[in-house]
Amino acid sequence: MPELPEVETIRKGLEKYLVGKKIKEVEVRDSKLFQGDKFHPTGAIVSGVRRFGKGLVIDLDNGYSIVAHIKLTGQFIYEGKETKELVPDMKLVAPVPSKFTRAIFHLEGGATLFFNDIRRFAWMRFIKTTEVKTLPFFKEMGPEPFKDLKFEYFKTVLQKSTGAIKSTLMDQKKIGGVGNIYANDALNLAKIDPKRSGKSLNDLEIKKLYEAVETVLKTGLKYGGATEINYVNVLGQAGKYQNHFLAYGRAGEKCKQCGKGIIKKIRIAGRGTYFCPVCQK
DNA sequence: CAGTACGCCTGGTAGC
DNA sequence: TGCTACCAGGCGTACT
Repeated sequence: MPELPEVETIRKGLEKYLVGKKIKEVEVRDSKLFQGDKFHPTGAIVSGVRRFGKGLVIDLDNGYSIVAHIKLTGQFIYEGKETKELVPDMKLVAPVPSKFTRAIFHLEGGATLFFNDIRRFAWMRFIKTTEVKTLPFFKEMGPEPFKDLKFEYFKTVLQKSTGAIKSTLMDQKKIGGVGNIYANDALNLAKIDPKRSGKSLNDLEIKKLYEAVETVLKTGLKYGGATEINYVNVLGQAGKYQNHFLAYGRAGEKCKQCGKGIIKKIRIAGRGTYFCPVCQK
């Protein structure tokens, strides 16, 4: 699922290809996408692309921003002179525009940014840049790894949590950016049972988990994210982290940590959860 | 308040 | 181009 590493990979791509380019026109094909916001960035130039947790913010030079959350199946696909020779993974990206294309950003110089979304869970907003941080999604989001998620805060949050530690890791109000894949893998790397509560963890376990979260996210970034369903980068290419999963999606396979246990799949709070019954205590 | 269940969506797949 | 039921899940909302 698109989580911090996947969204960051998209952010880098958008930054590389959009910054300095003028948006000539925006074609909104799915009225649900912008949730009623009127869209008038005509003539605005992209000044920067930011990420908050799993959210993206494309800043424009006219005081407005395009905010986007790609949820499960959103895809930003850029096509321009400089990317013409690159071929997207056709299994994941239908020729754009396709029936899944929800918006088309026509850029100066004949370049185009397509936004596809199969399940239509994704949303975008077109609001003043100064209002971005007032959106509930950003306002209520907790600190995120590599930015402001400090160990002391992490420890305090866990010591107050009575629910499954895996759900705590995925709670965006507590920690920003971690989703199902990386929560599963971090717990496997730290050898902690996902069903345990945060407050049941001792100091050493909390430390190991804190480090494991950063390690799996870093590995995800290194491989350009994980393509589990429809995630692709802005050139339409799949990520590679799915070939390096520790626990996620590996039910029935041998645990990479202990080499003994067989990864088992259960459900925690309605989400598929993968862990090693032998070494994750 | 904290934790949990459900709805939003639709392509893919297992089973008949 | 068989048809149906179910699964995947980030996050907002409602509920306990």
